[in-house]
Amino acid sequence: MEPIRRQQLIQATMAAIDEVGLADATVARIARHAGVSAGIISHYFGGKDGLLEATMRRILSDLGDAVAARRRDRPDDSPRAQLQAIIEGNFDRSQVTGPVAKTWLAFWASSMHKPALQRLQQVNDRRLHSNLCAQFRRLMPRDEAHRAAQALAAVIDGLWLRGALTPEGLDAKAARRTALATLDQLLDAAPHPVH
Amino acid sequence: MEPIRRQQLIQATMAAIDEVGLADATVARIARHAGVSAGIISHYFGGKDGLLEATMRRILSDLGDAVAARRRDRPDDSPRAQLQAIIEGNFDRSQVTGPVAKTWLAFWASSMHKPALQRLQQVNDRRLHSNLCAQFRRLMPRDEAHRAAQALAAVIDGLWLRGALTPEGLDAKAARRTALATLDQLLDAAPHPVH
DNA sequence: CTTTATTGATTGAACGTTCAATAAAAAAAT
DNA sequence: ATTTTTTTATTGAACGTTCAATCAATAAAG
Repeated sequence: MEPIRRQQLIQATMAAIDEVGLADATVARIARHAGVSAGIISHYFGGKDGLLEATMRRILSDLGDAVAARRRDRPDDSPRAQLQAIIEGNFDRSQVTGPVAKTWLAFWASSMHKPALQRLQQVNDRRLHSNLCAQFRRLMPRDEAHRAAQALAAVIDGLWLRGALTPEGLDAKAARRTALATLDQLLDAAPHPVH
Repeated sequence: MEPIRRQQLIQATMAAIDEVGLADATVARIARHAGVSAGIISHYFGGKDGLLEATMRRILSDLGDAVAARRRDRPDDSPRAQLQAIIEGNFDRSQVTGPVAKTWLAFWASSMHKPALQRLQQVNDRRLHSNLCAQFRRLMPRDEAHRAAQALAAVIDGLWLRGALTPEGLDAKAARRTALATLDQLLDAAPHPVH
């Protein structure tokens, strides 16, 4: 029963946040979305905070899985191919859907003042940056790779942010194209591989 | 008295949001920051929502002023110079400071479900995009200019987002450098001016 | 004296958590 | 196989807390 309820409640949390925002996502509303009683939340997650943390953990975990899968399925091990896989993983279908994107941004804002969420966010942030950096590092000096990784990460997050905010939701195809174009420019700007 | 109190309360709102986040920025706390009673807020802003809207309006207005000032002070009217001015205006000192950046992100997340804030945010968004687009348009075809503007806007917002979240606050100098480098790449990629 | 500015206690609504009661399921005993 | 016992799962009303808004009372200014 436990894994079923946890999954139901995490999904219901995203649905509620998508519907009315984090501020108005009360335990009563979340429970109603899941078709259960409000008391269940404290029973399985120890309280509302526990449920919110579990929900953010799930989103970041799914995002990491999407990136890892794209990289694994790509036989080409070249830096450009791997960077493309990372970008495409970040704009994976399941991640840019309305509820997930909105919940993600809500947590991001919330993590500014909640240490538990801030830790999760920083771990995810560092993982993305080191993934990008490692690939750029194969093509350019350290400082340059660092800057390229920062620029690409900013583009990815910026597109997510704007996508979460537009009423129509993120245009995944256009976002992917923009991010890939930025990648190409970053690579063309430093065409001197480090042997 | 009125303009003084309004200014005090708007500043106090940013201070409170910087301190404990939007969720815990109660009217009592904001009033305490301003050194006045809680009842004053309803008197001058009609309620808490009015104060929050006025605060967001102030942030966006200050941002617009910073950009306009940078463009005005720049004698060079070339596209590149104007785009640089827009970028530098977006990373103006008064805007990237802790309280302002955190409040800005908090409102951005909140605007997903509050129509009043969403309108403000969209107006600001469209202004940035059309400013960028108009300059790129002088150097490349329409579609290409549109895409370049989207990419640069994503970088700017992404840098803001990441800056608001890092505990140390945004490194304005590094952010400006990253955005300007992206601009240079966008311009170099399309070196065929439309006469 | 009149108007404006300000206070702060009060009010009613909304929220998260708790917990005793109940239902369902599983295990044990007959 | 049936009944009894034990454990687990779930409910929803009650409780205490917190908050925004109100408004009569007071102070200051014109």
